[in-house]
Amino acid sequence: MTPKAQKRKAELAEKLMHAAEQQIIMSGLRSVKARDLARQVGCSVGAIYNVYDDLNALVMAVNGRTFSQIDVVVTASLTGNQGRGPNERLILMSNAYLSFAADNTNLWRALFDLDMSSDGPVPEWYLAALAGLFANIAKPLSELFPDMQPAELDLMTRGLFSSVHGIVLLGLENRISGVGRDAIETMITQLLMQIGNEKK
Amino acid sequence: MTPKAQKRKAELAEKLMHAAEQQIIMSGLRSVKARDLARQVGCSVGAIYNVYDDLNALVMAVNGRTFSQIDVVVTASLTGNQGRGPNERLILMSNAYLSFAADNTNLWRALFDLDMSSDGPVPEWYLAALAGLFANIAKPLSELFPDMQPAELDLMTRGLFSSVHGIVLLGLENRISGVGRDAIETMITQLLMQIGNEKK
DNA sequence: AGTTATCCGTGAACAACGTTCATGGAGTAA
DNA sequence: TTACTCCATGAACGTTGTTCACGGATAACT
Repeated sequence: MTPKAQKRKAELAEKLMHAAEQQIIMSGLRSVKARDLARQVGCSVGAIYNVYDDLNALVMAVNGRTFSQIDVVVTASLTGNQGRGPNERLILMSNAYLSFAADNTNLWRALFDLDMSSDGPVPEWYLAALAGLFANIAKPLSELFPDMQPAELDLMTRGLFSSVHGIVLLGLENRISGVGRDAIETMITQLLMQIGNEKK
Repeated sequence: MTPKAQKRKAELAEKLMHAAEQQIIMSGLRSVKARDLARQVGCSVGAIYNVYDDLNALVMAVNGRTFSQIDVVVTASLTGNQGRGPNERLILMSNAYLSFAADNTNLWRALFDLDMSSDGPVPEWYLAALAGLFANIAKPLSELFPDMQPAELDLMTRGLFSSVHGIVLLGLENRISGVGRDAIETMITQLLMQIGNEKK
């Protein structure tokens, strides 16, 4: 493949991803249609499949960007706050996660709503981004539980992330909870303030 | 409508729901197709829409049954264990929830994968079943926090359920965690054992 | 019992979807 | 300039959920 063709292909991939991202933001994952994308970026329907295997792969690319954004905002929530206690830092990160999910609900939902049954192995960037996120959580936890084994600490990291994720997930799902954003923050704070307390 | 017609309609609704349930169990929510259901229950495609508004409504009926089953197994996990401590009871209920989700993954997933954007108001049985589930959780919590205001207690109930749900959700999602079932139980236990501990 | 009216099961039809493929034109190499 | 390669094209295919005119079956009434 000539460099010229490579460039065109990359540009089309970029335009398609951007169009898909805007579409997800505006109307959700399910509203992403091949013909609409082709019309918006000015290419034919078939051209999409020369760049991406299928629409799932395209959404996966969008999800990659979203994951990076989450990593940015979660990491940013700690800047200037490294002196604070571990519980407080966990709360700061969780609230950053909540803020992103609340402000970019459709984008954030697409991360988990994407069909994963037909896909092959998990992309490496997916696991890498997740590992980075987990590392942020593991650090305050290791201060709270200095004697904990690495394996056990890793499990608690996953568990805590899953817990916060669950609170955000069901909290934003007005079908189930219908609580406001303040309430979601309260739930997260209530939970995280308990972590690491010793038995009296 | 004559009673005869009512009976036929109810029987068809039942057969359709059973067929949809089996289909979800075997191949997941997305594999439920109108023509397949019609063939399985021996009716025409159009007949489905005389009984249910659309396929979403049919799946909602299945979800109602699923919710009842969850309520049964969670409640059953407490029988004979009312003498145990509140933390232990929370763990028992959570493990019952985990067991159901692990043994009926497709059925359990359908509860949350169903599109909720197009649906109207939440069915009353949905809220009722959820309230029953929450009441089970609130009782041990009220023992752990006897001085807590009802509103705050309700929030903590939702938060804890959401946390356990999140752990089960991501724990069963091999794409993200890929941990085994023992690890999920450990995460739940780790989390719930911390609830209610006083600062030393 | 016979006649009329109402209902509802039927399956072809419709619109929209993701994905594919023969074709032809644009771009590249000789 | 010529010949060859590649890929953008959009019509076409197979499925999907949902609808609707039709006609037979059932109910209501005399």
